[in-house]
Parts: sequence; C-alpha cells; structure tokens
Amino acid sequence: MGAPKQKWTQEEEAALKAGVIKHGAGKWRTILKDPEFSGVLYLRSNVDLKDKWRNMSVMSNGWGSRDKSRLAVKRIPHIAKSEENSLALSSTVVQSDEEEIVDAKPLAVSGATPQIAAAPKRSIVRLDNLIMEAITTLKEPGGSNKTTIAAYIEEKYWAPPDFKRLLSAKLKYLAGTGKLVKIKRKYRIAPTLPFQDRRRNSMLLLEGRQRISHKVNNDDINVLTKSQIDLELAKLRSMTPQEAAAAAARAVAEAEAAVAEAEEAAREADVAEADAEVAQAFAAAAMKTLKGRNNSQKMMIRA
DNA sequence: CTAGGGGTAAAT
DNA sequence: ATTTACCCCTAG
Repeated sequence: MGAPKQKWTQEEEAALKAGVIKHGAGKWRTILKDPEFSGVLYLRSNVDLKDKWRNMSVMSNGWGSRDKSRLAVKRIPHIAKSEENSLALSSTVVQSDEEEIVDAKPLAVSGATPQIAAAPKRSIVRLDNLIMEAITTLKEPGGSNKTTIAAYIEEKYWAPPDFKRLLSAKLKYLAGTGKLVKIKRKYRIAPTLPFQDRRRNSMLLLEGRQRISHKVNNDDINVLTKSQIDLELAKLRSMTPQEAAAAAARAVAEAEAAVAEAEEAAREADVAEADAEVAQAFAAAAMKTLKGRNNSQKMMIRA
C-alpha cells in the first residue's frame, strides 16, 4: 500500500548517471554492487534503477510522459522539435570517441523548458548535481579539489562567466551542510551510511542531521574579519557559561540562516556569501572556545 | 536478471 | 492534471 514515496536525491541521480556511464545502461545490478555507488544507492533496488532511468529518459525526450500510442490531443506543440536546438547543455555529445557505451541521455534537467517566445534566461542547472557528478565520476582517492571539479564541469558542460565564484560558494555550502566532506582542500561525498532503514518507516527526525560540523581544528578562520571575530570572542569569554552557550547557539542559527540565504542567492550575484562566511567563521570559533573551556558541550552530531 | 508493458497512488 | 517513485508481470 503505501510506499511513502522517496524522491531521488541528487546524489542518487548523479550516482546513477555515473554508474551508467561506467557500466552501461542496463547493468543495474552491477552498478548497485559497485562500491563506488553502493554507498549512495544502497536503498534502491535494481528495478528501482531501471525505472528511474526510464523516468529520466522519458522526461528528457520530447514531450512526453509517454503513454506511447495515445493519440491524445496533448498540448499543441507550437514548434516542431528542432533537433539542433541551441540551448543545450547538451548531452554528452562527442566524448572524444573513447568508449562511450551509452550516451547518457537523461541530462535534460529543467532545461527542457520551452523557449517559446519568452523565457530567455533560465539555464541554471543546479550546480549541486554537477558537483556531485564530477566527484563521483572522477573518483579521485581522497576526493577532488575545487580546480579539478571546475575543470570537469567546464569541460563537460557550460561555464558561466563567474562560474568559479559560484562553485566556491556552492562547495562551501555543501561542505557546511554535510553533503560534502572537505579534507585538505579536497571534497568528497559525505558518507550516507548512517541511516539504514528508510524504506517504510520514519525518516523524519533526521531534521537534526549534521549541520555545521566543521573541522575547526587548526584554523581556517584567518581570513576576513578576523578582528571582528576576535572581538566577539572576547565578549564571549567574559560571559557566563549560560550566556556563552546561548550566544554560540545563536551564532550557529545565524550562520545557518545566512548560508541558506547565500544558497538561494547563489545564482547570479550573491553578496550574501560574505556574510555567510563571517557568520560561519564566528559560529565555528564560538563553538571551539566554548568546548575549550567547558568540554562537556557536545553539540556536534555524528561524524 | 533485464527490458518493457501496464498500473497505482503520492506529490506537485 | 501531470510527474514520478514503485510495483507487478511476462518474455527472453
């Protein structure tokens, strides 16, 4: 009866695409067993993969939730599907004739939107996907650094003018929310092992998942506004433990809010990034000092 | 196990 | 009303 419906995450889609590129479409079981993807797709079955691939494929092609042979009056297609539609971020195209098992079609993304007579600017693909895809396909040991990821995306897709900036913001955001783990300048996809039974039971309550779990070990806060932070930290030290805890909590909340803003604004111009950065840095520093003097504070959740 | 044809019901 | 995650079934 009720399969509560579990939307495919971007990691899962990326993993699926990567798997298809690596093993070929149809090798669902193989993809599933590949340790490279099993971490992400462990709750999907081979049939799920097949169906998902079908769904993705279908929607990326012409208009259709294909029922196939339904005469159907459908929507009147204003324009015939011109093959050489420019807007592309096209699918794979020429892969310099390497192996090219199957051309990964489901790349359509939201770009399939008509360019009927308006809708000029809309080709943001959701950088998240691309980043995930980049990391999973160039499976570098230890993760990939920003430049490598940028190179991958730029080569395979299309690079906006201020792409580097967007990418930086995105990586920071993803690392901040725990979707990515940053280790020594390199990013890798966060382990998804924690939960194991999402099938038919709860799934809520993971609202308190990993958030700002930064590695504040040495320091990364030496950049911008260090003076500001020091100032705030000085105030923090003179507070009572209770006040300090409250302040730290507030800082964390503010950081999250700022990061969320930055994420939303991360399309064209995001001025919020600076704020988010400052807030995050402060939050991290606050946590650090708090823990330093009162080591019973454990606010970090799982590793 | 896979490809597909069908179908259901939950989200949007 | 359309999408979409899942399911079921059958022939290779």
